[in-house]
Amino acid sequence: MNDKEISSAVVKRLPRYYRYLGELMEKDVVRISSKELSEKMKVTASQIRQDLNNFGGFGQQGYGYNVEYLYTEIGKILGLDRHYKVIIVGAGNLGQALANYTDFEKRGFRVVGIFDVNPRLIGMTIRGIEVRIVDELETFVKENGVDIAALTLPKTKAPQIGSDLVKWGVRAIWNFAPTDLNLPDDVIVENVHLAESLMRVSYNLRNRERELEQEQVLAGMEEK
Amino acid sequence: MNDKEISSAVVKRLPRYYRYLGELMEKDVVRISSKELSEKMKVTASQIRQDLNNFGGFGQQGYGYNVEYLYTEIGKILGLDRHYKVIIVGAGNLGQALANYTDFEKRGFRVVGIFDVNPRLIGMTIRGIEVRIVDELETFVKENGVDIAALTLPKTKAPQIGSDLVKWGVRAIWNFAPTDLNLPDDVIVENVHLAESLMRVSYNLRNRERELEQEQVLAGMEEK
DNA sequence: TAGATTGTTAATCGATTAACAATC
DNA sequence: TAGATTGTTAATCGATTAACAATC
Repeated sequence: MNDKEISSAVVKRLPRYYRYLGELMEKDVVRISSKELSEKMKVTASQIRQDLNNFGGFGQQGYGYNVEYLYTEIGKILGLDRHYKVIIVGAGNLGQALANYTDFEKRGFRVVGIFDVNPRLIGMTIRGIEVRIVDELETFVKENGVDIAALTLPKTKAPQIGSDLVKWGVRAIWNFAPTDLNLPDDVIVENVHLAESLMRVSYNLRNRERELEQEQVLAGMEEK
Repeated sequence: MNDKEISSAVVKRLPRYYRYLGELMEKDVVRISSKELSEKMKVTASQIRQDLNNFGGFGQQGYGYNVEYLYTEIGKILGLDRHYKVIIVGAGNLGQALANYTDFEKRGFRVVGIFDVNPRLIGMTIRGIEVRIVDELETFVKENGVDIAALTLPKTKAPQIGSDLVKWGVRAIWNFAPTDLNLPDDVIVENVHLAESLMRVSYNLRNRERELEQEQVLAGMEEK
């Protein structure tokens, strides 16, 4: 079992496979071939087979893949059969939105604590979870064994609190603050940079304009 | 001017350059070489130079790059010197979080409308913007010329409303609903799939466990 | 002028796609 | 058995890194 490292390109695609398979299950589809799935998902059948074969042979020649089985297996690969304790640090709008997102619970992510620096928010409860002051973070994390910390706080505070959390035993950071965290290599960091995402939209809109300008220049040259 | 297509890998990195240059400006750094920047950003100097040269020669041999100039130029490339009208469709927690995120305004993204299906939310205002009923979407979009629509609504409603918005003139969709939108190729779609992001965290946590198990197996074999 | 660093070409690496033998 | 479709190897494509001549 020479566990070759799975490329992050593959890992990025797994949740999307999982989502499509879940939808197929809801429609009571029992089996699907890589070809059919590739048409739905707008990727190549070859890529689907390659991706899946990183983890094992889930299909059967001449038949395809059993939807429910493949769904379950990808779920296991993604660790969705596990339970993870999550805290949210920063109880602003975004933190509250995450805390209220009940879908996470279904996938095994349980929010066990919400923290904020702002004393005005302390004592407020979100889905039954009381908002605590950040001063209690250290004790809480050490006593409860937190797996994942979502950082939904200002960029000025994120790097320090991120480092502290890791020091206290948090294994993964889901970072929404618009800054990079400098953490040891064995810490898992997943960034969600909304501002950067919106800038890509903006780039593409601007690019569309540039293309149109270009076309007009070319049209003008034809007239000459 | 043979405008070769810029790869999406490059476009993904641009906002990060922009962010680092902004931070350097705040620290009154006047010039920086690709080497210095590469060390800060943990990428190769070669990649920085390649990326920038897709858009033009912004540096100077023997000197490096002028921080403020490069910042401004990347801003233009990203279209941040433009103004875009944004609507938010879905005034739940996430929609409200986006509406309250004042940083977007600074970058030229102006929220001009917020919509929801839920009549209970109608009339409520967020940062001075009244929440409207979705029935008014068509008229509003046609009259106001919306550039970007953020979809923060349930996955069941997202595809239909997305298609409608495009039909009514919206040019880009910032999609937070956990579903794919099937839209014409000339429509810009940027997906923010939080559930998928969290699953990648989960994958990596689970993978860390698997690695540890593997090490123990190997350690056990040595003992024999 | 000498040193530094870019812009750019060439080499390498990795990811995607194509092809097909294995097999259900 | 014949047809379908996987698992996997080989070919292609694209992105990253290295190298260096151009030049400030």
